[in-house]
Amino acid sequence: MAEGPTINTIAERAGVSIASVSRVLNGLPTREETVRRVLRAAEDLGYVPNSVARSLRNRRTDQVAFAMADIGNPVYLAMVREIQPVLKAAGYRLLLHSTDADVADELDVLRGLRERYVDGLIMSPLRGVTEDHVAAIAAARAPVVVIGSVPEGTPVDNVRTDSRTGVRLALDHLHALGRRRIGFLNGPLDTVPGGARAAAYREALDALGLPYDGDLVEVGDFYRQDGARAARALLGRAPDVDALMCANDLIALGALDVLRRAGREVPGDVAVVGMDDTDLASVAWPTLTSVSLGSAERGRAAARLLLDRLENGPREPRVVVVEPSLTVRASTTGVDPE
Amino acid sequence: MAEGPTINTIAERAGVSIASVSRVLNGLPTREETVRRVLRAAEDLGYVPNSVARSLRNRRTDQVAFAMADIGNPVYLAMVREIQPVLKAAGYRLLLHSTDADVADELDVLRGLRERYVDGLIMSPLRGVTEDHVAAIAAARAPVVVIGSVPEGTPVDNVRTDSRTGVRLALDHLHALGRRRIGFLNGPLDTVPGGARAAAYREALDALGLPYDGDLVEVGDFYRQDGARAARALLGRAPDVDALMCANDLIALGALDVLRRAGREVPGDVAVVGMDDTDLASVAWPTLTSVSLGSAERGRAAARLLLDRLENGPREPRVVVVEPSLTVRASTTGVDPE
DNA sequence: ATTCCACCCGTAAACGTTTACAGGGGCCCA
DNA sequence: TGGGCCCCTGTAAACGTTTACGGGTGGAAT
Repeated sequence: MAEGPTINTIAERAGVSIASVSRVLNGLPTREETVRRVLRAAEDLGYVPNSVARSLRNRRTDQVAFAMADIGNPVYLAMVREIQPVLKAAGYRLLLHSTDADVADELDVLRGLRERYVDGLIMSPLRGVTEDHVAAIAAARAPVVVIGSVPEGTPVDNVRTDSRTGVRLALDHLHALGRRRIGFLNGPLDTVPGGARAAAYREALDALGLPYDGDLVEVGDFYRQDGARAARALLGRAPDVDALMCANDLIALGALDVLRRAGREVPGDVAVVGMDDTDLASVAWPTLTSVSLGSAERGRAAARLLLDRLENGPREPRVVVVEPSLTVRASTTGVDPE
Repeated sequence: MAEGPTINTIAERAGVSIASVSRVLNGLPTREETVRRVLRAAEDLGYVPNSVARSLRNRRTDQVAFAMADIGNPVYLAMVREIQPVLKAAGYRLLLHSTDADVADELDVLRGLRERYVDGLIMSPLRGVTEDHVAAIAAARAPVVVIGSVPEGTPVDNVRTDSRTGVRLALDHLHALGRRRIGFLNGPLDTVPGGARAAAYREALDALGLPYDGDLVEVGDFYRQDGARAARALLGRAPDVDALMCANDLIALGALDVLRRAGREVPGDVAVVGMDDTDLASVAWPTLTSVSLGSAERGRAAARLLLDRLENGPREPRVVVVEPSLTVRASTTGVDPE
């Protein structure tokens, strides 16, 4: 692999200094004749500036990273899909980190910021922002935006949703449909979504005047087979359940599988509600009523916050809250929206 | 933002030269005492090496890019999911480019290689490798792996599948089930998959002794609503169709929607086969028989080829062919595999 | 006591840019 | 003709590393 041309090569060929070359290439005022000579030489040589050298000098890489738990999860996918074009339009490249929901990995990513290979980071820590996170963010010297909740007062841009309201919307909907034995298939309690949704479920029951029944609650991981497992367990323990609230769409899909095999009609016997309103919800059968937590919107908001910090420098941390909404489909009403 | 410590800071504090600092940090043989002093100072200062400076000096960035048409497509998602861990394990970061199936954008990415912000590239050009691509790859001076077919003799590592055989598998299956009026919902003909699958369809019909009937073929884009549109058109023109071969799973999902609304039983009246065997296939209802083109495997193979080139230097271009297989589900047999 | 070698370590150059600073040339005006 | 100013351009330093090269020190061998 022969070496490519540098500004030195151009300077030689054009018979000018490297300073002039740089000036021309950056559009700084220069004599017409010099401009022509330099551009000509650059063209002839097929010159492309070395981005690493430029980064070193300019102290910016024009790269931004997004760290998520798992690219396989459609929620993160929706975020990436929104983040990418926003950053691209602003001239940034996107780096992807999949942390496998591993806290140590997340911290590695944060510490990695100090290597300065990116100008900023968007991250979505599944198990919450610990003191270690906060310390690492402070030490990072690069803007960070967190998607998900952060402890009160943490000095970091933050995009969150209100899953409490989200669960509430779902339970109100089920209650209005006459359901009274509403089960809950949750994810791990030590994750932020899991914890929040557990609390929200109890609250919503309270508000509706329904009793809390431990038999109606099952905890597993956030994947489809976990949902299936949880649904089986719950059905065995509480056969009279008439609705299932699921902590995400994947869990709901697993539950649908189990209900189908068990010969329970959906929504006739058991209504099912998912959460995140991913693409899968409209593919499932029956199509899945799901609480939308605005993943796409959260992604876009995060990207915007980060860009703002990158372009306008430090400022007070900001919080953006995205309101949840309920997308009603056949798994609760039996009717598919057009 | 105060400046972080550099090897100069450490050298000063430890009372040694920057050369010694570098040697210690890179584990080159050094006197015990010096090692201790340097490590102590580095620790105290919370030193982290600047990756940009290191890249400039070492002429490598430890970054690799993956350029795909659209992150929204589950096929690419499956690839990313495989590529990421392989690269990560080898110490590379992953950059993502979504080119929106835009050839100009793809060429930009290739040309971008000359800026040297990555050490290598995996790309999956939707509309095929043109002469411009070949030229850009040659000029790139960085290893490139192409997923998808390339013109004979193009000097580039290449991972492909045999969609011809894939289509053949599907049509054989449908034929064995007694279907004789097999429609085809294809993607754009100017894309590589679209073109290849069109040819494969005719070939497979020939092999089965079935006549080719233009009324049974519809072309649209690769998304769900395109599949729906195409299915509607085809059903209108050829109501006696008894099977639908779809050029990918998204198209198949659209077709399923239309069939359901039209009151056609699947597979009773019309059997449906998708292609790519994405996660969606097992979520759909009825679950979708689909030709697996080994997306995950292709991703992994591409990552391995690239790593090999990165670590062992230039060599003859290699081609890896991934064999397709058929995953049979309810949309053709009416029976769900366990 | 001299020579040689081994071992450490420091100096300086290099990677490819950008940019502060100053020098040189031309022009205008006095 | 000389002074001042402006415009253009070149020199050199800086960004933070890695590494070739050579110098210095100390001990062993002669």
